Amino acid sequence: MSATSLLPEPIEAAEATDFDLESTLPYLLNRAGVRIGAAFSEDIRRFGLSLHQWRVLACLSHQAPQSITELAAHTSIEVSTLSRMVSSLFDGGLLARGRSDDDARSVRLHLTDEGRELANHIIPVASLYERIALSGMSEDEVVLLKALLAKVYNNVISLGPRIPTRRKSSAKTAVGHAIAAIETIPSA
Amino acid sequence: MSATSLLPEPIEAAEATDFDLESTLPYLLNRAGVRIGAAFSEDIRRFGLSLHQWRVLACLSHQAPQSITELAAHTSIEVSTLSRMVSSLFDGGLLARGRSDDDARSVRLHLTDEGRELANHIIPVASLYERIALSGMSEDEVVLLKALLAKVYNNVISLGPRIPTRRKSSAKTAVGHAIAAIETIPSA
DNA sequence: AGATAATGTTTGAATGTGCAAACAACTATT
DNA sequence: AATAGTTGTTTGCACATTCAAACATTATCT
Repeated sequence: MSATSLLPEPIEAAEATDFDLESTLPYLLNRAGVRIGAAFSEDIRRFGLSLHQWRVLACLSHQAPQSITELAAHTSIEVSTLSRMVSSLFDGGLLARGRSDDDARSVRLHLTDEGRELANHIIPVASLYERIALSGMSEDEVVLLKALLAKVYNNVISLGPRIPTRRKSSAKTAVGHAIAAIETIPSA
Repeated sequence: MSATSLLPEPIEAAEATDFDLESTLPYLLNRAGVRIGAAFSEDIRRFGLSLHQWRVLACLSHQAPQSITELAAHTSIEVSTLSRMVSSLFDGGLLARGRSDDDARSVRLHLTDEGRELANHIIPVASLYERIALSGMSEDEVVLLKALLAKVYNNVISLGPRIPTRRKSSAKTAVGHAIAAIETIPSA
């Protein structure tokens, strides 16, 4: 404990000590996301839905039918998680599933009337939280913020083969990915 | 699929059908955050650390000593999660804990030499991912993005008493919070 | 001081999540 | 058409996370 302020130690700790987690992009992102998610999630618990379940409903409300894989791409939720969640939503009568005609593996998911009605009830709540989160910003700032978030996503999407596909023979590590990616960066 | 362009159905589905999850702020936030986190997390697995564990180390590296409650406030991780994580990090010899002199409940946490060294090893990696995520943006855009993320956080922080405190007698629901919050919003 | 409430932390139990393997159905190659 | 490889989905399992309750200590109120 004495190392904090008592000892001199100007050596060896060159750039490391002044690293501030809280001014870091991943952390700022996570913090805001967690916070919004927690508040909204707590709110819609009265509808009996979790945040992920809501996203599935919202996604199907916007476009249907969709397969589990498509839902995974649109919601950034793992397919295995989605598989179980779809089952529970199906049991709750919120969505229906059938197999595709031309591909017997693929599941075609769409909302039931009940599911659509529930989604329509929650959509205004989601909009409310969106307005709260963005309050005090100009229209331009909102547009820019969303565009920059999309850019961040695109900058990172090539790194880990995380959500979308299953890794086959790619023995390449994430470090390798990162190094490969950094080489194509214009700035520094 | 027919509902999108073929059928008229101008009735009853007034504003609901055109809700696009993927242009929503919470989703954009979550998507980018999850993606960065997954890539970075996969990278630092070689150090034997999870994302949350890294955040604790980084946070203690920046400021020490801290209590579990303080760490929760700074990292947006639940105290119960932190409690167990601190134990495992302690077992791994990365941090030390002692009780405060003036408050025997509070735990004073700080990094060991080993923990600090490990943090100093990972900091460059974190910086690398930060650069990757922000690549292609101007300095002004980066500053603005971070500022807007901070603003979003501040806009939402008053909503749910989620992370920081335990709810005592506040029977007020999150909806109540939201309604109270929306009333103070200048726009809309 | 004694009782009551509040705060910091830990722990039990239920649930959620991610990874890997298993399965099922399809595609391509021969 | 048989075989091998791919893709969509499900499931087993280990681990992480959450909520609530328990505990220990401190603050407050009378």
